[in-house]
Amino acid sequence: MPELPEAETIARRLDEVLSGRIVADVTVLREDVVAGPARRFARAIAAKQIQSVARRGKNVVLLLCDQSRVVINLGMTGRLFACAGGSDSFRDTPSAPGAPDGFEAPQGAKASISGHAAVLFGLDSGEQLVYDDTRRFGRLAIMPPADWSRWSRSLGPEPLSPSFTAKRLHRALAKSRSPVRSLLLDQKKIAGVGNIYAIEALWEAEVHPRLPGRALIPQDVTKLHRSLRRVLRNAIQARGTTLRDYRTAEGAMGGFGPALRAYGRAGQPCRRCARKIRRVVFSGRSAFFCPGCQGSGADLRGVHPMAVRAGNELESRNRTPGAALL
DNA sequence: CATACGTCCTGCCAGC
DNA sequence: TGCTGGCAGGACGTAT
Repeated sequence: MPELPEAETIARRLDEVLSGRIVADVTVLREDVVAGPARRFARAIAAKQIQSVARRGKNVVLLLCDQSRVVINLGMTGRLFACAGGSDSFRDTPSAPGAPDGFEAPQGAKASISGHAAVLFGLDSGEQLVYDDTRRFGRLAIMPPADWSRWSRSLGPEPLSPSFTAKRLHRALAKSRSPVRSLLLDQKKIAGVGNIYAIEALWEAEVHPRLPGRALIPQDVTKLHRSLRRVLRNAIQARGTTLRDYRTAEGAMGGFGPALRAYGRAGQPCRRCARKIRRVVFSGRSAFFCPGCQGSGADLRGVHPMAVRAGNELESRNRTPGAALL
């Protein structure tokens, strides 16, 4: 699940590798990952120089020489990497839907092209930038400056920017009855936070994920603000979290897995108080928390007791997504 | 308006 | 052993 740290890791590397390169040609292999007609997408990018690669929220953003941008949302399983081999080797590989996956990469290859390659950007250097996406939840969009600015303004603040203050976090949470975890996932409120880092920040701040936003007291908000930033910074330093699919642009796994304190740790002891981490499902997503230091759920301020019970009944004892890979 | 829920998509794994 | 069904989730669309 590429979130802010994963997108940041990929963008930093691609900025080093792609800045100054000219996109010679664009091949859309899976039309559904591209916003709008594939031909229009390809034509808008072809023959343009990449000025830089950056990030906005969970999105990797290629800035082109005409100031238009390629905005890439990696969804669940999207990968971006530069591939040394020419495009011919790939085109010989069948990749029709339902067909067997592409060839095995040679041992030692930095990153392999799979049968799920969705978009190929041929570069003037002879290399190619590959967008690969098993589940095709990701999206690539070309945005002229006006579209970009409108889109970017529709997102919340960058949690690592100086303008993201505790006061701003308070404003994002204060009026809502929704669980604080759901609010942290809302990209219009804060850009770039996904389930993993929301859960980790809440554990760090000792705040229950189901607590309604407006039930957080000022001390909670201050702690949550600090822990959110700390967790994201640390995860960037570790080059992100690989549960299963995420890879850096170099094809490496993220190193933050062992640092996870709550996510995927149901049944394991809390690193603060040794009580068992619990898993509950609400809003269609897993939440992990320590009933000792984040509250059992029975004492949630402002949550109807029936709602708490309903949520806890959905607890799973043994199955923890991605746990085997952590 | 705020909130909740279904949908997309494939790979994986538990269970039969 | 091989098959099936449930589950994972980011963002968006629709419903309440």
